[in-house]
Amino acid sequence: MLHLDYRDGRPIYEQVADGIEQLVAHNVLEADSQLPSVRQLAVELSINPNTVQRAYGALESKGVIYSVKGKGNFVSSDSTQVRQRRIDELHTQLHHLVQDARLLDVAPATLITWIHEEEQS
Amino acid sequence: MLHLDYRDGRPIYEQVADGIEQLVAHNVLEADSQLPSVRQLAVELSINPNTVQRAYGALESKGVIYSVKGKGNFVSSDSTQVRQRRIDELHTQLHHLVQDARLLDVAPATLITWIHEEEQS
Amino acid sequence: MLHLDYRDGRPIYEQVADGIEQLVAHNVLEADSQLPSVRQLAVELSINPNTVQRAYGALESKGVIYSVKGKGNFVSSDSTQVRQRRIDELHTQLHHLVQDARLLDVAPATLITWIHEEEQS
Amino acid sequence: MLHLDYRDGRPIYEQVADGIEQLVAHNVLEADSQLPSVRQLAVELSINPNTVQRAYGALESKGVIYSVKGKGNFVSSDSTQVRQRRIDELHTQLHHLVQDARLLDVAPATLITWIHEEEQS
DNA sequence: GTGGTCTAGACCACG
DNA sequence: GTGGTCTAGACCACT
Repeated sequence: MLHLDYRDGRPIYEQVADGIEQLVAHNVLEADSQLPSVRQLAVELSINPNTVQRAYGALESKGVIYSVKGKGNFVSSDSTQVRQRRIDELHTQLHHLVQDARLLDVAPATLITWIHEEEQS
Repeated sequence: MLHLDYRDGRPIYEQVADGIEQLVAHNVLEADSQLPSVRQLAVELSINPNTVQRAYGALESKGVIYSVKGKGNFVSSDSTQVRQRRIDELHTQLHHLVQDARLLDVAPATLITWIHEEEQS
Repeated sequence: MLHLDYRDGRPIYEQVADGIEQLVAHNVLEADSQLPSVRQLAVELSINPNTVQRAYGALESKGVIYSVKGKGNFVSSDSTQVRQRRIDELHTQLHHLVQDARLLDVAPATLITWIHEEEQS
Repeated sequence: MLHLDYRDGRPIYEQVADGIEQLVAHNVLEADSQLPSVRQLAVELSINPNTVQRAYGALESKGVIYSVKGKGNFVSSDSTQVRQRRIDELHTQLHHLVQDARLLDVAPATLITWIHEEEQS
């Protein structure tokens, strides 16, 4: 389900949160569907329940999921908003990438060529 | 010369190393030219010499610069290679970005549109 | 009759209790009238009878309702008192709000303006 | 400096975070000034460093403060934004209060009267 | 059973 | 010294 990489510098809880957010953004996890319990996911991933809790907490404060005490964690209903936010992030990343390219004297046209190559492969 | 941003989450030594690498990639610092001494740069940037040393160390292990004991640190001769490596990184980043976009049902054409918008602004 | 929101962070039993207290305060439920049985309300709201029981218990200790063993739960006779208590709470809340506004250099006049805006919308 | 209430249902880390946010909003803590270290504040308040860390983390993700590894935590520069957000919260609270009042047949005019009474006292 | 908070103690990265 | 992450284990509130 989720892939953890301990060599990756990013903290575990962030990898968990990002992984789940992706699943939500791509509608693999549908709105209002229940997520695995904190303890269960902790066992599955062989990590501490506290770490899962932290990931869930981060997602909740981001509005990606909501939690009900005594019942569990659920996917937030307006996943559209989540998708939009991720698209905005994409836009920002591309912005930085174009800036970096400029500094290296790589024309935007070159970047576009690369994208076309992606499409063919 | 170099711009440090303490609010940016990135560690100082990384900002220093990246800044120097950019200067090398753009040939602002020419091959075999001498870099400022660890202590001098530390004073200029008002940071700890340890931090500068660490940045230089990172650059050396990356092949961007080389150090001569008792003399100082110098820009590696094949700076074209440095530039090429950074361009490759750019290519890889763009690759991941296009993949992420696909997963979000954002067509490559949309990305190209965004790039065009960059050019105009 | 009662509206439950699972996404709302507040516990279910509290939402149930508050909902009933509001109905009492607005005289929708008259004094000494009988409330639905624990089991019946649980079925209606599709929640656990324990949760309803807890809500009723909270209301009883607050004096909003009283329970007769073997007969059921009933609205407390002096519902005016309930309403008055809720109005007092409102007064207290407004007091704190004005205090907080002062600390933020927001004049009471501004608050009054906001209230007028409410009336128009 | 900060007041903790263990009887209050709110979690400790939230009380700490809110307290600091208030100090920032009221300019008691100026922009870019350094906050007490995690360990130091933990000792002062007689709580676990982890709890302080959590409070600081929440404030950082809210943009109230920023942290520099190995240096400390600092007040975010644009405290204007923090103040504005708190004012927005105030507005929302007042909105809910007016709604609740309406349900209790308490006219907005009454609320305004209460505010005037505040001013005189 | 569920989520949520807190403590204690350890380890790492940064300066 | 600083912040940041993770584990282990306990306790509470809710269903």
